Amino acid sequence: MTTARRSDATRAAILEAARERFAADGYERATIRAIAREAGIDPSMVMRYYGNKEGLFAAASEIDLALPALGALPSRHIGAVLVNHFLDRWERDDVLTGLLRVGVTNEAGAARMQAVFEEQLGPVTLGVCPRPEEAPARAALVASQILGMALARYVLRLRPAVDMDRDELVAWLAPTVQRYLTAEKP
Amino acid sequence: MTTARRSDATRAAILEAARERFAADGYERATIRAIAREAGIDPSMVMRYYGNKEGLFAAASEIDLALPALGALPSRHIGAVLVNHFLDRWERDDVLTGLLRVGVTNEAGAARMQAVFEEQLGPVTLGVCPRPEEAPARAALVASQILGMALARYVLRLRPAVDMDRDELVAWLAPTVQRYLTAEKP
DNA sequence: TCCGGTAGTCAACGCTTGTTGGCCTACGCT
DNA sequence: AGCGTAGGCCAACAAGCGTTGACTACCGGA
Repeated sequence: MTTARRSDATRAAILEAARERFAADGYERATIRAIAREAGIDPSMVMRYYGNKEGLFAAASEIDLALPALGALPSRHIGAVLVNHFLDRWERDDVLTGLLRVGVTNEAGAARMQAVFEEQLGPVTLGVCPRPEEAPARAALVASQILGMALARYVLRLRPAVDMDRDELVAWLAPTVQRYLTAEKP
Repeated sequence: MTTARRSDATRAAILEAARERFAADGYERATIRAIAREAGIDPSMVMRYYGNKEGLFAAASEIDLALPALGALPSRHIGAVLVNHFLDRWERDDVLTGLLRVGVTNEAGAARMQAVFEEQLGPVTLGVCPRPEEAPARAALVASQILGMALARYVLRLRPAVDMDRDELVAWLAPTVQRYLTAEKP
């Protein structure tokens, strides 16, 4: 392993501040100056450690969805498990919100979001859906419902979506996801 | 009615260009200068006619979803009708895409999107769902699925979501929307 | 035919942005 | 103790932004 650098704390502070600003403001309005101010250092340090703004975003938007292996559990629960997992993941930190906010207006952000879902959600769906060639379409359907709810609840903050409690939300969404994954093609 | 002004053609050109740029770039990257260039006039004309950038966006994001009255048709078709209508509306022009792109990073855009769905989708759901007090939550659920698919298909351009054809898409989404509107609370 | 107001251009303003290079400081190894 | 170097700050840059005000051209009614 590489030896710990003296600057690791600063690098981490920058990354944390960057995630916060990207999540709150999106790509353009999250300025390097604001990120540096929040991290308590000079803007030029950001450039030194991450090259440029794009590089900073690339580093700040690295994420592991840590999706569970669905094959092991009773197939009629996978909808609920998946929805719960995503809601947890969305509320733990700002990374997914940032990814969504940036992906909508920034080419690189959209590409990153595409890659995350293809590489991490794709394999999971492949394991549980009836015909493997349908897996990508089913994954996209699941993504549409998950992303849509995240958009309504965490980004646009539509009142009823924010007010619904967790159980209610899962009770509504789980059957949808379940059907997208396991039902016969309609 | 107000008499036609000589400048109406210019005003319309500005609005058209603005919708295009907002839809393609979002709020910050859609510059007044670029909009003016696309409309073939000077940037200062935009200010003259719409006051400032916010005013321009307000004018460019006015939209009538023109949702059909669902009460009149057999209740088992309302899912399909609604999904089809939204897909049509999304593909006819850039306004909804612009609203979505701007709403994600801009406070005023988010408020506008909130208002559009509350005022136009709200009443429609009220007419078809079992208990009126559940209408807002059901409307939000429908919005989450519709917006999520629009996001995946028209904004993030996730491959499988783009490649699915219309009939397939409707076949998958219609039952979801149908259930959110008419099924008993789970 | 004159004349007022509308349509439009032009040049500039103040500000913020990403990014750069030079300079200082202080840690940690020998 | 001395010194190289990594960590950090400061000041400035060019470019682009929204916005403003002064100025010109021209159409239409009197």
